[in-house]
Amino acid sequence: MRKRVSMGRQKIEIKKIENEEARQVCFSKRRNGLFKKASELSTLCGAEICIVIFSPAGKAFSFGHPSVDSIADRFISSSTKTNSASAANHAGHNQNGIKIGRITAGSPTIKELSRQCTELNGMLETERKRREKLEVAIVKKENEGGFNKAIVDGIDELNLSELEEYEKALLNLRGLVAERANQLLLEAMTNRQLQQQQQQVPHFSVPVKGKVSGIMPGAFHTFQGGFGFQRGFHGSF
Amino acid sequence: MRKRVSMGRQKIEIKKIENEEARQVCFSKRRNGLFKKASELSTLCGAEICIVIFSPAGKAFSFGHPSVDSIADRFISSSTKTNSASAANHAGHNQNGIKIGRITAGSPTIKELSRQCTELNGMLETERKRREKLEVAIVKKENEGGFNKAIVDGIDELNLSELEEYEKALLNLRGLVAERANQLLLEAMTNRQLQQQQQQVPHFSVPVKGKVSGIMPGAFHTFQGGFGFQRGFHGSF
DNA sequence: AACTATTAATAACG
DNA sequence: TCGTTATTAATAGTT
Repeated sequence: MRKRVSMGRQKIEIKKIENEEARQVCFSKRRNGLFKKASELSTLCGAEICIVIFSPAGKAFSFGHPSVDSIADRFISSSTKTNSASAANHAGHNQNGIKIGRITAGSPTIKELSRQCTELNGMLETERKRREKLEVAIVKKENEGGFNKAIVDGIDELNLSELEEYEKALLNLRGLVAERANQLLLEAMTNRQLQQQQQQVPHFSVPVKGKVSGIMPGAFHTFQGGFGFQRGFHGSF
Repeated sequence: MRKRVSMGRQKIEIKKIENEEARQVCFSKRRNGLFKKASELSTLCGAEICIVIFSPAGKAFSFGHPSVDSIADRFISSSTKTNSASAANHAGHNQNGIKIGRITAGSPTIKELSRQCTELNGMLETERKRREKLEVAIVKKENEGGFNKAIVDGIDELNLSELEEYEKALLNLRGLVAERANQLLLEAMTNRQLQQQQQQVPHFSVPVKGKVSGIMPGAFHTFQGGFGFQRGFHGSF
């Protein structure tokens, strides 16, 4: 019987976490969770959302789609109008007369442009990090598979009759692969039969390692950027 | 045995919900969920949070602890401080004396900002293309990797899932070979065009798009159809 | 809105 | 911070 490796998630009471380290960890995780949820909500429902968070340490984090500023602007104008009772009336906060940074009269153009620059800078940063990751990955692959590059790239050096030879080789390989697969399957079957008869036979059949799924589409649909926040997301610890 | 009363939660893709009613329901549920998470985060970690959401219909909702106002103010001022390494000072914006939400003296001209945006846009585009390239390259290497491994280690060392990868690699190679062959033939034809006009150009179509069925454990015969090699190339040499 | 079968988030640990 | 696991929490589909 394996020892419990984890107690798993435990139910917690919603009150201030006193342990500082634990609080910090929780903050980090839940902040990410919150941003992810916000991102999903905006995508699923086409809503515009902005979130601003100050950590207990006083650091600011924000999320905004399309951007914090644009939503702040919109929020200001909508809640400035006397009739918008719906706006900003949740949970009793924020009744009226809010001014988020509406400090400067006029110059909305400069502000907007500035905002755009900020956003673009963020996106650029994200792209760069992504590329960085890819480059590392590619170097890694190159080291482990450089030999093979010659094989593939070499194709472009072959003439027609050589290509024909190549084809034959491929067919031959395919035969070997099929043979090997059949062999494995046969072993697996034999093993299963034995197991049915006597339960103690150690299984020597295919030890599936790594990717178990047999159906991986192979394409990259994964989130390369770490977090899947396509939208703006500023701030880091 | 009770009849299934519900399919339960189903996995969904994160993309815009087209059905309007479903979208509205989802918005309502997830908005509440988001606010709850925010509330928990602020309680657990002593963080200050504000959220502003505009529904697709244009209604505004907000959450704030201690209040939207106070956090907005704090956000503005923190991002106004030039020295603040923390808030909103991410990714190197705020150069040029630009402050989010506030125009300082000696602010850059609109022209300058505009130029900056254009430049950033260009850089972003460049980065994206670069990444695109890398992603393609990495996929290619991945395929090669499978092939390479098989050749080096020997097919007999592969298990079923590895054989499946090998199959992919073979398919990929076959595509490359066919491509090369087509290229050569076309070249040859072009050169001979004047001499023999009635000769048809054999075309080696490669159904790369169609997922070749994988190796299906337990069914030997599927193997034969698994690879697209039964007849070599379409239009033999 | 209520109900559940599921998926998703995350607390505890390494 | 990152990864893993066991569990709780959120919620998609339905009534």
